[in-house]
Amino acid sequence: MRLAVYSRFLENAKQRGVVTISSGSIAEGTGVTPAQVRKDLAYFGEFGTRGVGYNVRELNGHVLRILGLNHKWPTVLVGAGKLGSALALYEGFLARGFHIVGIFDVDTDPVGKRFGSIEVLPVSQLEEVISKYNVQIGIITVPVAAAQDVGERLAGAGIKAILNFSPKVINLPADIIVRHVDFSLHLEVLTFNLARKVESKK
Amino acid sequence: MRLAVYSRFLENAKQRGVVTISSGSIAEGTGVTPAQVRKDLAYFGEFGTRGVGYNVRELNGHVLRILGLNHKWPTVLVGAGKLGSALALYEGFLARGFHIVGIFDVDTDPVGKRFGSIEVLPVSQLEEVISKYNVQIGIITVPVAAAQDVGERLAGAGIKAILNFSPKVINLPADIIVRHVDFSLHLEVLTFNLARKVESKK
DNA sequence: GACTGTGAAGCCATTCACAGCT
DNA sequence: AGCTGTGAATGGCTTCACAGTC
Repeated sequence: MRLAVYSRFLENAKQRGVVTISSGSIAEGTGVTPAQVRKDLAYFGEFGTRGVGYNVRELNGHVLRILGLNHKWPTVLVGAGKLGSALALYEGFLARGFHIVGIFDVDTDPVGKRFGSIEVLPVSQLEEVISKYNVQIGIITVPVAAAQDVGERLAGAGIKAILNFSPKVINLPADIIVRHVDFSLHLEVLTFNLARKVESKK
Repeated sequence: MRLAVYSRFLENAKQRGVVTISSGSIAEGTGVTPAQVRKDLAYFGEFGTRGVGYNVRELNGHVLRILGLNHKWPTVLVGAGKLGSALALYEGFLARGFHIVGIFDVDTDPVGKRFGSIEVLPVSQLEEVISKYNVQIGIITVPVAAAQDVGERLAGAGIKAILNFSPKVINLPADIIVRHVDFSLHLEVLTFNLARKVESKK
């Protein structure tokens, strides 16, 4: 979603001390057209001043609110393998308001380990933690075989949105928002484009 | 890209012993419409048989070739931190033909460590390895501050496509294909949708 | 003069619906 | 009858261009 990209750019501009910014600058910094930026923003309200531009601080506030980032999001992570632990320590999440309140694993092996300030718990405590912190977001980093089960369990425990890193599409009721991150897929888009390029040179 | 998704599904169907498959089945398994599937495939050639469907094995072969996955892709990875090492050990890459031939780090600390069969090398050897294996793909998992530099260095060494995991957009010449994977961004799409949902219920 | 907000036009991707093959 | 390949229709997103505001 482009709004999230704008927000990143605005955050950066704010830190650089920029007070007012035009749709043109935002466009340049995020790789879209000025008209696009204006349309996107105007859809949610009139945030700018004609002849002047947008107030960076103010606009970012609006965008964050639209993105639902005006408050913290407690999050659980299932799968304390290599990828899971990398994500558990990923500072980017915290910076954008995502607080991992529980890391879980089916395996008893990683249970008890600590990643940052939180400990890996057995999945048996999943429902308890979700309910205690009123968690709505879950991250899945378990092996393919366990992904569907974990997804269902999260849905059953009241999770509303899932970010799935296992290389398997999971099927859940339509009211659960699922996003799928497949690393190989990203690389395949690259090779597809590389292959096309060679092709077009013939 | 949808073709990559189809390929995943076909791979799976092949393993289940399916010989012939219809656009409808592919559509169902990948969450698109049958017409979409046919349009996508027909664009590259006539792979199916009217009245019958597509031969799974044959079609997957075509799709893999279109995706440029009919041969191995040597790949380098820069940044041997938590995420880098998780990716270095990610089996999914190998399964799709991506062979990591070098892991690099600016820091001398992780240099010498082994991830799977390969050793972490100092960045000073980056150009040498890229040239030796004729590498075209690079993966960046370094901290924000170093991302742009590493990108330029990869581009300078002849890399043609980059998968960037640092939460910073990097600017490179237009002929370098860059894809950006930002984990927080994915979560933000989830919160945006969650926020919208609550909104629409009012 | 600079820059936003927005109706209208243009463009591209998706879907429809059917002819054509097996 | 079953299913693909594809022109035509549709719908949605993007760009244009300009009126409105500072």
